[in-house]
Order: sequence, then C-alpha cells, then structure tokens
Amino acid sequence: MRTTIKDVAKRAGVSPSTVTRVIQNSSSISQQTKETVRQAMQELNYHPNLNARSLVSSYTQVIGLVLPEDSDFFYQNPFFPQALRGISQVAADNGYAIQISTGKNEKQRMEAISQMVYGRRVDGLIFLYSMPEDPLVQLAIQHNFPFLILGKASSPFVSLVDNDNIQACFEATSYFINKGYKNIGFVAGNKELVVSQDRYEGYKNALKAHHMELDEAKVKFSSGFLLEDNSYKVMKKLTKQPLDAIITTDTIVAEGVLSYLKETGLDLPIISFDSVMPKIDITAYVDINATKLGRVSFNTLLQIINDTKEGKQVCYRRVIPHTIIEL
Amino acid sequence: MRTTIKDVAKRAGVSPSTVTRVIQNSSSISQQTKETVRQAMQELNYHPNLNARSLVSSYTQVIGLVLPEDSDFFYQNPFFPQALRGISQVAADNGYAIQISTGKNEKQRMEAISQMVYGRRVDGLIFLYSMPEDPLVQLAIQHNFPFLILGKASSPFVSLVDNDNIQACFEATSYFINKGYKNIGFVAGNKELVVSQDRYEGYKNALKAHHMELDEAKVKFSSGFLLEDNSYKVMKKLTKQPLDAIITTDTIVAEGVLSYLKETGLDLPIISFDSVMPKIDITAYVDINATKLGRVSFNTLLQIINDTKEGKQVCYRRVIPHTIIEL
DNA sequence: CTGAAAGCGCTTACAG
DNA sequence: CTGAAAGCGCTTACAG
Repeated sequence: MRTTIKDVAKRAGVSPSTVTRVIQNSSSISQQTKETVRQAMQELNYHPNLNARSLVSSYTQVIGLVLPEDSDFFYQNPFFPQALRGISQVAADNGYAIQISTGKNEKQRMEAISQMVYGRRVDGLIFLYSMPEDPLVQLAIQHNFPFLILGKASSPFVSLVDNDNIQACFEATSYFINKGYKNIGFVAGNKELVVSQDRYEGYKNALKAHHMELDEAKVKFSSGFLLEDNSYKVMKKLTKQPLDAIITTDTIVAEGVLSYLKETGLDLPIISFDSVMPKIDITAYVDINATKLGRVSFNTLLQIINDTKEGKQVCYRRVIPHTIIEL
Repeated sequence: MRTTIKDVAKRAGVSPSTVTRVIQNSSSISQQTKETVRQAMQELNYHPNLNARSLVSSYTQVIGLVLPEDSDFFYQNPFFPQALRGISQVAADNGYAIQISTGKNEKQRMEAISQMVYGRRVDGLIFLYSMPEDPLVQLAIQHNFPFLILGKASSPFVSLVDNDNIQACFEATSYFINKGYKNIGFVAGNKELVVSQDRYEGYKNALKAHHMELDEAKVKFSSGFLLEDNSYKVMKKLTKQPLDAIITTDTIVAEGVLSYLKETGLDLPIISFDSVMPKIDITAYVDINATKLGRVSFNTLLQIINDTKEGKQVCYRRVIPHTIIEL
C-alpha cells in the first residue's frame, strides 16, 4: 500500500488535519509540530494523492492547453513549441502541470475539453489558436471557466495575449520604405485570420504614413492553410507587377514566394514573421517572441483563475513586443 | 452546484451504483434502465468528476510525457512536435489525455514527475529523451510504474520504441557509395548520444560491406548540444581531407556544415536525418518517421499499463521503419 | 495550536 | 438485474 496522510499522522503522533496544515504551511501550527511532521513525511517518502486533494479542494494545479485540429501547419510551425516552452517554464516555476488536448475533428476536441472542464482536471485553459465562434471557447464562457487566448484576437470580451501585429507590420513595411524601396508587395496567409488582417492593416498604414499609394494588385492572400504551395502560385500572379521588395506574413509563405523567385531567377528582399530564425535566405524577419507570449499567457491565466475565484470579471489584453531582426 | 451522480440517480429513479454501471456499459444492466439513465445524464448534462473516479479506481486515463531539460535544441527540433502529434492522435482516439512535464533543471523535473507518479495523476510515462542513469527513469523503475522510452536506447531492460539507426545510416551511406562517391565524410552530433553512435556504426558497416577503408580523419563528432556553430567549426577541420559527399546525423548539423561549405564555395552532396522535410539545400534525408514513433509509443505504453495491472513484466522493443527521401 | 467529524463524488464488493 | 454500505485519501469548518 502507498503511504497516506494517516501513516504520516500516526508516525508524527498528530491528526491527519494537522498534517494537512503542515503541508499548507499554515501559520497556526507550531514550529515544533511542523518539524516533527516534516520529518515523518520524509521518512515515509510521503506524497499526497492529488486526486483526493483536487476532489475536495476543487483546484488541480494543472492548466489545459487547447490545440487546434491536428494539422500539418500547426505542428510544423515553430510557434507552437516556442509558445509551449514559455508556458511550461513559468508553469514549472509555479508548481503547475500542463495538460494538452487536441483531436482530429471538432467532436473529439470537444470531448477532450469537456473532460478537462467538467471532469475538473484543470484550473484554466489557454487556447493556442483562434477561430470566430469557436464552440470550445463558448463552452468556457458559458461555464465561466478561466481561460485566455494566446496569439490572435477573436471576440472582443475575452482575455488575450498577443503581439501588436498592426504596429509590427507597420515597422516591417517602413523598414523597406526607409531603404528606398518603392514597390513593396504584400503576401499574406489566410484572409480570414485576424493575424493576416492586422498585418495588412499595418502595411497599409505604413504606405499612407510615407505618402505612398496603396496598389491592391501588389497584395495577395493565400487561401487554405497558409501552405507553401499556395504562396508559390500566388507569387506567380504577383510578379506581373513591378516589385522591388516583399512582405510576407509567415515563413511558410516566404518559402513559397522564395521558391518561385529562385525558379524565375528573380532576387527580391523579403521580410517574414516568425518565432525562430528562419532557415531560408531572406532579408529580415519580425520576431514575434513566442516564448514570451507563452510566459505572459501563463501568468495572466493565473490572474484570471484568481479573479474568478474572487468573483471578479476582468478582461486582460496583453501586448508582447516584437523585434525586427536582420539576417 | 455542479450535477453529480446522485442527481442523475434521483432523476432516473435508480441508485448511484446503477448509474456507474451504465457509464461502464456493464452487461448486467437491463437495456431499459440503461436508456432511462442515459437520458437523465443527457438532460442534466452530466459529466463525471474525474478526480473522484481516479481516487477510487486508481486509473486516470492520462499519460505523462517527460521532456528533457528546457533547451533550445529540443524545442527547435521538429522531432518533438512530430512525436507529440503521433502520440496525441492515438491518445485522443483512446480517450486519453496527455500531461507534459519539464523543468529548467533536474530538481524541478524530478518534482514534476513525482507529482505525476506519486500524485496518481497519470497511468504511465513516455520519455522523449534518453540519458544514461537518468534518475527520473530510475524512479519509474523503482516504483514499477509503467513507462517507455521513445527514440533512443538507454538501459537494456526498459521498453522502447526507436528507429533502427544502424540500418538507416547503413542505407544512407550505401546511397552515396552506389552513386560512385569514394570519400564520404561523417559529421555527427554529441558522441555520448546513443543515436550518434548507432549511426556511426551504420556508416562503418556500409563502408566495410562495400570493401572501402574507414578513414577516421573523415569522421567528426560535434560536442555540446548538436548546435549549428559547432558543426560549422568541425566542418572547417574536415575539409582538410579530400571529400566528395557528407553524411550528417541531424539537419541542425547539416546546417552548420552547409554554411561552412557555402562560405568556402564548396558544393558537396549532403544527407541528414530528420522528421520533416529540411528547408535547407541538401541532397536527401532519412525520414525517421517521428509521428509513427509517437503513435506506436502510445499503443505500446497502453500494453505496458495493462501488463503491469496483470502483474506481467514484458520488455518491448519496437522498431519503426525509416525512409530515404531525395530532395 | 490541534483534533474529531463530516464530506468531496465517485466505485466496488456484498447481498439479494 | 439492482441497491445499501463502505471507502478511496484528502480538506474544511467547527469546537475547544
């Protein structure tokens, strides 16, 4: 049999409730008792059964990470491991564990998140993606379950941690403008994604700020899952325009663009957005600092969990700085 | 208040134990009763408290993933997300959740794994790395806790799922030999890693099989964390040898090698090992099929969990096939 | 400063 | 085929 709190209590000559209080380092316990109990715990190599604890105290010290549907794009994008890294760094420091949940379709993902929320397996959720009217987010909202969205905005009333994508792309575009480029193309991923829209906004703002005309023929959105092939095709169309530089919203897009350019012998400066240094031969990239996004997300979620406990309803919006890095 | 099994029992006019049996789809319950109870569950949107269930039944339907110490190399290597992907695909299909545990040092990681094992938070563990005499693996062994190692061998008595790295590198080397190359260099990552040793073994075997002399001056191990910089330096030394092709054990190594070659204007065919298509300009890579490694790992762990329940002690060794892919 | 009692929400023998 | 009772291992008021 595994050692329980009763074994420790017996050995230390106290009651189980006293052992609990020692574990909680309650100030109402004498130093003397604390020491005796701690020694007994050590001697017996006692570790509490966390299921029992969670059952009665209804907190788990676990947070849930909600991933999007199983897709190549998600798992090949360095954003995910980097964000996870940031989250787990802070989680470990705070004694929290991380449970991840995904699935091959919405039904399976709904099942998984239900287990976490209804099953009381986690204290809060971080969504690592964002879709309009996401039923999983709806579930969290309905049950007033603590959560936040990392990376992209969706509804205006949820807490989130994100970059200022408008500003970031403003700066990326200005970077080219300041170098004297006049015909700057813009190739984005899926137009539905808030992130593409925001970066497009920044692109337009930069042109305006520098009194340059927006030429929509120089702007392309690649549909589908931001995949490389699409960007390649899109680029093909774009080169009918005079171009001297290109902004892309993702390294995967940049890859497609680059492979078309190489094939046709063209050489244009390219900027992309990424969370690690791109391995392809481009001019610069905007580091969105995914690890920091992760770290701040965890800390913010902790606040939301506490707010919820106290019945408060605060909506957090945290902005993580980006950096343009020349290659 | 959250709905409990008692609420369902009351509504369906049965006892709580009957509700449990319906959830378990026990064959001793009449079809009639099952339907009534299921309807009551639906109407009340009942979801069992999993902490209560785990407390009494001592299984959790959660498995733990043990990551190595927080390092750039690990989080930038596509191996991890791809393996995770495979694991979570099968886990979701089997109604299992995944908890991950890491930390910035061994103490913190030990803490995290203790929570999972002693705290009864998971039913089994998958280690996504391998070190000799790993105290975390020791913990699992001591407590006869179900686990396996994904990717690399360590002790001879633990279950594991891996590629046949000797064979894989034999084939990679033969690929070059069959194309007529005579001076094939070998640049590996850390010499301590079993994976580097195995691939070196395969390299040597291939030379021998083709009656070619092993020239140790053409072999280099890059120390540290397999990092790019190191491989760059190592390559510098290697080019004092006549070379017409290079085997590298990792795309990150290949990057370092390639960047040195580019600088010096050399152009040599390179093979690397990876779990996704490398983005750099090399000749071919050995696809180690990380997603499948993940899927098989989960399934094997499930078996180990069952074996342990039945008091059996089986040591599994599963080999996942690799593929050479020309670029 | 500490203990006895009750209870968290399930499941598991036992009994019929 | 079903129910009543006991118990999993904790924590939380309550009482002193």
